[in-house]
Amino acid sequence: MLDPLLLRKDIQSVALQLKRRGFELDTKLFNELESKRKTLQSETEALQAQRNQSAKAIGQAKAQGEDVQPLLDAVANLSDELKFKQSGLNELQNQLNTYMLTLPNLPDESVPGGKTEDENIEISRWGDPTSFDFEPKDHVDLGADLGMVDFEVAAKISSSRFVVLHKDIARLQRALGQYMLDLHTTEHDYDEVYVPYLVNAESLYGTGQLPKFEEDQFATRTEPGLYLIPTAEVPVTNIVRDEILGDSVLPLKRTALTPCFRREAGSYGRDTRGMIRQHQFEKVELVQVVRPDESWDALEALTGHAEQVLQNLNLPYRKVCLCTGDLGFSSTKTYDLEVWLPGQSSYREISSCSNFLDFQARRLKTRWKNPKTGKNEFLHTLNGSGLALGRCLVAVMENYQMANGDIAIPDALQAYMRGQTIIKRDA
RNA sequence: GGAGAGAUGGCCGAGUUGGCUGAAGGCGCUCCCCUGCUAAGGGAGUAUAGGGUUUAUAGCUCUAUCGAGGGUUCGAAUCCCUCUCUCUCCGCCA
Repeated sequence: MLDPLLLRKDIQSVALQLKRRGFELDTKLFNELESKRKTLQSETEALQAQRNQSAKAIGQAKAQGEDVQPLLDAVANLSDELKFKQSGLNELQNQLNTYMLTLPNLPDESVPGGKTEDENIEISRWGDPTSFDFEPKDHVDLGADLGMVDFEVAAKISSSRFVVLHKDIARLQRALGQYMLDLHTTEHDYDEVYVPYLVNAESLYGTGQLPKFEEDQFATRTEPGLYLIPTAEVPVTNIVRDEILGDSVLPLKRTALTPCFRREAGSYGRDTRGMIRQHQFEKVELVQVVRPDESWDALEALTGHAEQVLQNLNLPYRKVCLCTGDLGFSSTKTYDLEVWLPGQSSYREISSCSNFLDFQARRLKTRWKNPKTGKNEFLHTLNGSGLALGRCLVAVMENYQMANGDIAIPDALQAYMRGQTIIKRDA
């Protein structure tokens, strides 16, 4: 959520910044609601003050045994009037609040302008696209040939955009997850957490998936409704919802391996082949909750932690800075890491690392007691994938494939595969 | 799933014949004083959010908040209703 004070004070500048990411702020609507709110709130509170005063007077008069009837008559219709104003005010505030919740974060000045992902800026490349002395296959064919990746049976037991993995490929995915968690907890100083995979609506409001992206979520039908998490970001970040943190626990760095569930409602024609875009996938998530003046450094560091995984697996990738039009709803700046996929001859997103500044913290009411000011202030939150396991599995299969269709196991993972070095067809 | 108990400020804990109770008391914390160390003692302060005023801060002022939401009433931490969560016992289960 944006700072309401900022909207009241300098709505034009907010509108200008939002326009950069293609969002039209209805300044007229906001100003109208806001000025109505102002007068209505003042009137309501004046009436409340009046009510409080007379109630007090009645109490005192009664204590002294005086006749209170005249006083009662004087406030006879006050309560009705108050009720009327109050319900009007409540409605208006709900309206205003709902509107505020639909406003995306302001893009940082350093974020390049642009409309689509084509205008994202490449920051750096690591490694060269893997070269083969044969025609490389994509992971779908590789998986089918190995007999370990089955989309048809997944469609039977669930629907499209699911997969069943067998034997060494299933195990390789598990190895990837274990490896990443161990790397982040031992080398990058994250604390591992295990979290619920079903969350309530409040949590989704907190991190920004609701109210705008309801159609992207899987929801249960029970009452109250719970949602399948679209990313571990939701439960991990919401741990600090409604909390005031002490300075000594900061920065908070947490990592979790969870499945992620996405309806992919708006992407019907896209990535229908293979494991790139699934309704269910595993992901190791990195979350940081930091002091406000540390978040920019933290973004660079966190992105580096995700990059380290790719480097250790020797997977070629590039780092891009998302342009304003491609930026996620809650983010002020995002780096994507795109891994090289020989099967598609292209770089594909495998990690997305974002700084949210206080946008989420304001929704979450996550604050700290700033020792310098002695006041409660909003913290900054960040997160990034470190990494998406499904896509990482794809990347390993395609980059490590051999001419005969076997797949070499990256050195870093062999310890997690009991020393196995190759995945063979008849495993 | 059944039966019962409970939810008050950073923590503990008063307060249910409704009326200066935003809320006693204690602990903790901050500042000051005293004490040559340690221990102890004395004093003061110590919730959050929002509105108005202000260039802004401070200040001043108003409002809200005793799990959440509604109701009764001139007036609710106290009475009524609904919900959520926690605890105990039983059942069931991994």
